[in-house]
Amino acid sequence: MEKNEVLVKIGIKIRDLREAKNLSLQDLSDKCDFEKPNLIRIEKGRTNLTIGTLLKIAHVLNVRLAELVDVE
Amino acid sequence: MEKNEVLVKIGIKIRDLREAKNLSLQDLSDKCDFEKPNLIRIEKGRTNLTIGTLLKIAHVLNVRLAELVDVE
DNA sequence: CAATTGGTTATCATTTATGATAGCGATGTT
DNA sequence: AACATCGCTATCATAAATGATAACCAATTG
Repeated sequence: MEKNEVLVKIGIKIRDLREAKNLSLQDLSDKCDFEKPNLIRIEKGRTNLTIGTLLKIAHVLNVRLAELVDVE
Repeated sequence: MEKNEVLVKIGIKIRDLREAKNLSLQDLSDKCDFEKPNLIRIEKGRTNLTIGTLLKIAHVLNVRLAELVDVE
């Protein structure tokens, strides 16, 4: 699977986990300490995420890093 | 676990997988299409890796992305 | 109607990951 | 002795991730 496909799927997984916890984009981005538009960028798969950013999100969503990237 | 610790552990995992396949830094970096010093930086956990870079390495090492980051 | 909330896009400045080069010490080989 | 290979460091330019702001639409609420 190629990069952009993986990034889009990771984004979808993040959105699904966020919605399962009934968090708005504002809620989650607040807890991650960055702005809402940046989270949208991530959920849409438009950025080549770093481990650091993924970790922030994993912590807030209370899932393991490996789970966030398990999309193949 | 905090970011730097995770990055160091991912680096160790990559090194272990590389050595298990009897690949030199030169071998693996060649197959990943980047230079040896850049791979060393990664194995030492000195860079906040992107998914794109991790994917290149995962492909060459023939492991899943999730396995590379499963260090927690 | 006005104000708020949720999702979205575009854009900008700053930081930093990436990709590459040169060089070093140690070990092994011819 | 000269040469190659391996692991490693420091450093540089460039591309791109990050962090932030302004603005939009739709739906809801006072």
